[in-house]
Amino acid sequence: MSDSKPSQHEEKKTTSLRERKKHQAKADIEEAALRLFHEKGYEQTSIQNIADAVMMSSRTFFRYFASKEDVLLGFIRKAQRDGIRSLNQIETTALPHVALREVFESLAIEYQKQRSNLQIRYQVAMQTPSISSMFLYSLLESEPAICDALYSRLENANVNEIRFLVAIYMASFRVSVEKWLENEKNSDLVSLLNDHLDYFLTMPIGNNRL
Amino acid sequence: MSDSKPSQHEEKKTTSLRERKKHQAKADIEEAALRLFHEKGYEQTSIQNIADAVMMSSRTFFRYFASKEDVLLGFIRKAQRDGIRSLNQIETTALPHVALREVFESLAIEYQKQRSNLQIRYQVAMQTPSISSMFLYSLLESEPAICDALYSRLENANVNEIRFLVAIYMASFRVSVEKWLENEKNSDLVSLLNDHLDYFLTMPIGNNRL
DNA sequence: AGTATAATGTCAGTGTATGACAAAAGTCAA
DNA sequence: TTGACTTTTGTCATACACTGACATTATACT
Repeated sequence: MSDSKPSQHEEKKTTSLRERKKHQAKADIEEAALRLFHEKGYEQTSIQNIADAVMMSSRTFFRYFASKEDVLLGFIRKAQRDGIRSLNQIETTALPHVALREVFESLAIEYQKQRSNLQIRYQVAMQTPSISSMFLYSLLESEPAICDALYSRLENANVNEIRFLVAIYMASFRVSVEKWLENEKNSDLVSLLNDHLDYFLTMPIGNNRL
Repeated sequence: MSDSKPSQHEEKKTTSLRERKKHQAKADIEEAALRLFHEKGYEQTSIQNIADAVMMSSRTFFRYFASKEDVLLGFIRKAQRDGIRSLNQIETTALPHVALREVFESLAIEYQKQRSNLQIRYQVAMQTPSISSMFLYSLLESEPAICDALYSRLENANVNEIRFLVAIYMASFRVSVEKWLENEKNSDLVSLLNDHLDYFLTMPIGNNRL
């Protein structure tokens, strides 16, 4: 505003001023929103509150995020999508169990990178039923995509078997993530997941019942 | 209104007129809502549309249902709750696998009773992302309750083990329900579930990998 | 019948979300 | 720097989901 002169040199780099501002605005919204959600609770925080905090109109909020929920969970969906990319690197000759182990391990690694970020979102989500459903959904919504990808890549794969196995692995992953986020001590999601999968794969089952 | 005279005899039976009217109103709302959801889609149907269809004010709608979503999924939550009641009949000496098998079998039986009703709700839910998340949640939200009940009833139970097992069984149940509702042919959820569980319990795993 | 009680309608208000259009800011070339 | 062009933002209007408050109507009870 009252600056002497705008210097039109230095960083032109890769992104334009416009791009940088957009990126910053989105980051600002997300930061303010998470802070407010954490302080006052998700439902107690209105879009207007968030917009006020970053000094923009509430209409502009919706130009950066599709919904209030998107601010909280869009990040998780992205992590989920990124993690699933590893599917394309799986050999078509791999066994379903090997492929699934790889998929969910890379997903776990992706999650691991964002622990604190995920944790605060998880905490907020768990305090609001309508949001915990969306959190759950953000984990499970990629299940069909994983099934499709596995089915198209693996030779001699059975659709129903794949679908069932993916659901089982997904459940293991979900419980691992929940435990991991609930307890500060559990810093290593990957080994937590592997423990679960190992346990699941070596369970002495089918004998001690019926 | 223009009736000659209200007869104050005949059916006094068990419920009062007031109770019967309330029950009828709720049933009317639910029926109209499901019909409209099916015809126009969930999001394309407003509360006002539903209220108009049963000739009441939209305010009254909310005296029977907590939300629009409640009309669609309250039924499922109820079935879920009813099915879980069987938990209390489990002996404290039962093995977790036996107990879980029983719990989910009785849940399946409860679902089975309401196939067509569940099917239309499932179809509507699947057409709307925000609602499919709630559908998913209505299945999974009872997971903690099952864990708690099992843990308190079974001797020598390990919390983490229970939690993990319940999640696995829940995933099997979910996939069974989905397959059951997707295909008209699959009329028997109980055997579908048992097939899945048997498959899961006898899987040749842990050997053919790593 | 008349009074108490419960259900319903009306009205006003909050919050989420979206379309339309005007105002402001960034971009680029002369 | 100016001026034209594009993108972003603000403002306004609107729709829908939901809630509280209060008046109105219908059932219940004696």
